[in-house]
Amino acid sequence: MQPRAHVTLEDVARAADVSLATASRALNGMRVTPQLRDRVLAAAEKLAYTPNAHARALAGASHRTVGVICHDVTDPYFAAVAGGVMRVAGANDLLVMLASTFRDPEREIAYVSMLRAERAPAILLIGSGFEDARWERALEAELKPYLDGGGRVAVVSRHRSLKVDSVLPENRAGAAAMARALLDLGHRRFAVLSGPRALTTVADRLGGFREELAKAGVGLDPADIVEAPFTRDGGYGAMTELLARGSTATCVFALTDVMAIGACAALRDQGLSVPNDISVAGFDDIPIVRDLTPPLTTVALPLQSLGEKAMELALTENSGRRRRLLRMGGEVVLRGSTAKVGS
Amino acid sequence: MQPRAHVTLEDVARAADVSLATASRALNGMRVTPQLRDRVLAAAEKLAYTPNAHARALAGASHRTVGVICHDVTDPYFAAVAGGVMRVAGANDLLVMLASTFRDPEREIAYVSMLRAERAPAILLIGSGFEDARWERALEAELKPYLDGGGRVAVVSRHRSLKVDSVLPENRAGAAAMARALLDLGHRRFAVLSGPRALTTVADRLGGFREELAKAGVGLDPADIVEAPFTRDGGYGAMTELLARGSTATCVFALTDVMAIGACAALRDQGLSVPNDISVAGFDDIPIVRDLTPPLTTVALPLQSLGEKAMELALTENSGRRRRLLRMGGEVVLRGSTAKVGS
DNA sequence: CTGAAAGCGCTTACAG
DNA sequence: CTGAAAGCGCTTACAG
Repeated sequence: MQPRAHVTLEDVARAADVSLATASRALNGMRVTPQLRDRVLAAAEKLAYTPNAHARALAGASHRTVGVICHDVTDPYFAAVAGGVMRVAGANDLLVMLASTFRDPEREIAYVSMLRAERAPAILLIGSGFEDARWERALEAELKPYLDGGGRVAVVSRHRSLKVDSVLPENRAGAAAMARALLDLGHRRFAVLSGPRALTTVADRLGGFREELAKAGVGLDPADIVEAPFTRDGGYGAMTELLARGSTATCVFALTDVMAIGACAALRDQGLSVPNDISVAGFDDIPIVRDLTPPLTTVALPLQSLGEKAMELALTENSGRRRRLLRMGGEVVLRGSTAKVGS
Repeated sequence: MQPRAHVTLEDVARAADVSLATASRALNGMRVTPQLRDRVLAAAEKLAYTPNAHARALAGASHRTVGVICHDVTDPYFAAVAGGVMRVAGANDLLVMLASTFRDPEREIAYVSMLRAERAPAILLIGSGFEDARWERALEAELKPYLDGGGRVAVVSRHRSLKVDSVLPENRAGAAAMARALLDLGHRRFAVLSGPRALTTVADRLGGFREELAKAGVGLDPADIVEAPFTRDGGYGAMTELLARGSTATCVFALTDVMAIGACAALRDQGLSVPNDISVAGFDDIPIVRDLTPPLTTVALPLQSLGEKAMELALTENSGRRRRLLRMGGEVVLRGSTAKVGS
């Protein structure tokens, strides 16, 4: 049996013995004599008719599919933010096209281009921008015509030069608060497990942390900063490297919880105890860290809200000319992975 | 500044001083005199032209956006499977529309309908079906015309009556293998933290486990089976309930790792030690369970492959008439959360 | 309220 | 190889 062609509005109109226009109106809930309306609805039902979204979009009806681009759905941080996005999207009867760039900048540009072709009414960029001028220009070149065409864009996390509505986790302040909290515990010698320097998030968190330490007269030895991918395995490798370097830090600050989880695994594998031998702190407060042993000290970000707010920004008309910035604070949560020095 | 209309192929053709047809061909890599081709490409570049995907789809070109419906992106199980789907999709230049039903059957149907309207060339259903005749009929009513129209459908996990290509984790055999492994450790009194009975996955895992125990002459007291949502908090609540009932089980089998994580948290909060006071086992082997303390004994499923295979099934022509079934085995991995009885 | 018709932006036979 | 034209399946002024 060869696949039949799709049932079209015309089939429905014919079956109901009305014009195309009337069928369209009846299906879209516009004013139509009840009798005709019933005939149309019955015919549509019987034929299992589904309107062709492309024809609809082409003909000018608004398209209900928004685009979301994140680095990696598999990462609990992005999963949580995406969850927030989808909650709001679902509540607004919107379908979400979710793309994973797997942290490839080229692919990010390609996805924006595809979403633009899809005429998505909104595009959300979830995740830190890259501090790379070439990439920024290419991204802007895609986004500019999209915005000019009436597209809406919102981002979560800082993008240096993008003039779009943004939800900004307070990375800098959060990292500074964490520095203070750790200093209060008596630590004076720190190590940092960092992600790729090109990410704005890395610059902000590392900068905020370092600066606050400096205020207390505590320096950060370059040898105590290890750069690795923003993944569990990246954290594992970085921690292993740090130990190999013979670091004397009493406390390790991982720039994300996911890296902290890897770091803890590495310490365990080396027979070291957290927090007795060394304290570990993370950033984000992804759901799982509460259930680790010991539970992780971290900077808690309202992850789901980040996504919800971004979707709301994109959905809501920006009356003013200027971009809207929504700062979302983080809060230090001290848990079992960090201990007082000397206790 | 009012949003200008989108740049269209016609604009490009005019700028390049060629016909619409030639512009279209040049952009699509069909044979065109190099000179004309260059003019078209240059014009497109200058105007930041992006083809309208809707017009393209309407005009008959194939649409490169596939649909994926899962229960909850936020759940590490689905995140891992979705990751596999996206990897294959990305490699094939496909965009993924990912929808989260948040476990609402109604919403699942609604999403299939939307994806059908989008004329997605393929729809993937990730996650267990519901054993609910009304729901099954409604889903089939959506899927049938889609399939007849040439749509491709693949599912991960068992759907009772859906005649579509399927990737089937061997839930039954995996649970049976787990039962054997736990019996081998000397356990004779078990409890099960179960998800909603209406899910086929629950029926299979619980059935396989119970049956294997029965072969060894070990029964499962109904009071030792607690049903709760398939979430971390569901597992926490179920474990708490089990303790309140005064269960004497020496080993708890949670039907998913996510529930097992909640169970471990509940035990910890009650001051009980895993595995000294009680053993805990899960199912799925989501990435995080390796990093728990103690690491979780579980049935390891190749989560990413599940997604990859499903996407591949949907992408690859089904030459035969019949549905293809791809069974993917699970393997018991004994870790620290289970102990020998009496040791 | 209803219908005939134009138009959305492409692709693709069909001629040339 | 190139171009004029039809057609994809809708929506929406425009008449009536």
